[in-house]
Amino acid sequence: MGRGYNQHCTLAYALDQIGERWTLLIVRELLAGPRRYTDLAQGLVTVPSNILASRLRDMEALGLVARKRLPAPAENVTVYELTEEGAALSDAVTALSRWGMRSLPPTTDGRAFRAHWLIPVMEARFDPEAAASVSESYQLQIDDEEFVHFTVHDGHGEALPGPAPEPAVAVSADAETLVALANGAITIPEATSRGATIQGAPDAIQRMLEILPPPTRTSKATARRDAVRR
Amino acid sequence: MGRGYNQHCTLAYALDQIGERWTLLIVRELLAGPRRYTDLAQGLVTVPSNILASRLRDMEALGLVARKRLPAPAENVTVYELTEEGAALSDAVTALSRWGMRSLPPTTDGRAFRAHWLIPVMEARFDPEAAASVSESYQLQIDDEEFVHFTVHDGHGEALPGPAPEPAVAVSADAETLVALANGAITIPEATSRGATIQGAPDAIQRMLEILPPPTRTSKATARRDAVRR
DNA sequence: CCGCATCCGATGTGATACTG
DNA sequence: CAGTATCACATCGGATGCGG
Repeated sequence: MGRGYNQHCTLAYALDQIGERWTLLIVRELLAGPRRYTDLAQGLVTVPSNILASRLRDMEALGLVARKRLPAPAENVTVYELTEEGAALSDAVTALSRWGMRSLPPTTDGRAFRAHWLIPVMEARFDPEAAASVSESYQLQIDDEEFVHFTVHDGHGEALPGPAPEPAVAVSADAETLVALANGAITIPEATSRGATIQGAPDAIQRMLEILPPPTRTSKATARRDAVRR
Repeated sequence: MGRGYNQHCTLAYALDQIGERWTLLIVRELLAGPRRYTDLAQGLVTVPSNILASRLRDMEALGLVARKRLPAPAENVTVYELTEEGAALSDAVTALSRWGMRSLPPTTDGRAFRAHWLIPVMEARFDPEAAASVSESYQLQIDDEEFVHFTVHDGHGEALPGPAPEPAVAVSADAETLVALANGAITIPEATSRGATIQGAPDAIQRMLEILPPPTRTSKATARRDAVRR
């Protein structure tokens, strides 16, 4: 990209730093915890290796990520992790995810899907008011493999990778069903009829649905892409 | 750019739509109200005209902006305005602006500056709790030309272009002083000593400072850019 | 294997010029 | 005023290579 917008504007300044392709997706990956180079490449699915290396260099120079050598047991593997400045992008990532939720289709249609990509999605759906005086966790499992969970603690909530210690609700489903569920396209009964497993007390499930409500969607039928010509 | 990330992720999906260069800055411009092509080009300062035309075409095809012909009095001029979908990007723009505020330098250093760029900045600084049971407006004027203002109405607030009808506080200053003030680098007394004019009751000024508090800043001294080599 | 670097064709960008 | 046309150039994406 050409260098810089050269505008004294907080938005333009932010975009000068994280507006390049792949940068915010790298942040998304690292919001699920420190990752190795190859883990990042895998989570980003189609990123060219030279681009990934270049972005990590830039982000390190900007103070958004830090390299770290793992301690004793693991051999000399390097991991990347977000600095405080980089982690502060969480809110922006959440806001963009919330906007993307409005029109993301309810089916994957051959696109890649990873469980930890739901972390910003859950953060975006979180309703603090519904979570007042609630303290419990909700766990999601995809294809009997990866876990993510959301922990509520009295008005505050946080999405985290991995299984929950003591989930009040545990949902397990294949990717396609979980995507439709996260999208609000199907209800919990429909999900179970598709083979999903939902464990937990009915009132806990009810609380989960109120604390992580489905997105307000827009009818994308009105967007006519045939107007593009280039 | 290569087309699409091909990931079923709300963030990647959002970035597929608005991640290209200039797009979010066009949204920033249109958040200040409908604009003509040449107004946009002026507000974006350095945008190449072909890029602007291309982006507007894409954004129209995506349903983010709509063209409109002005009514009777004005000749056949076309204006662009945000659709509901496009206006919904306001929160994401605000979140990115809030992040950019952390490290934006307090001086313009030759970069362009426009008053309406403060709209997302004021939205980002807004503290709803401090605004409970307050209903008034704060007006900013830059270089005796452009106005922006912020209206509070009982816990809700909104930044708008133009002068305020009955401002409780009216600040007027040159760009450099206003930038330093917005950045939190100088205090109101320091601003007045630089030639700024602040009109309003002392307690209204106090409320304004609590409702639109200065950003939490980060010491950018730690970011070593000399690590970049490319 | 992990962590990149190199090469190359395709595409996007930026500056300028030009037109209905 | 509201864009289109052109072209040099930077960047991206994909494949491949390569030392540790």
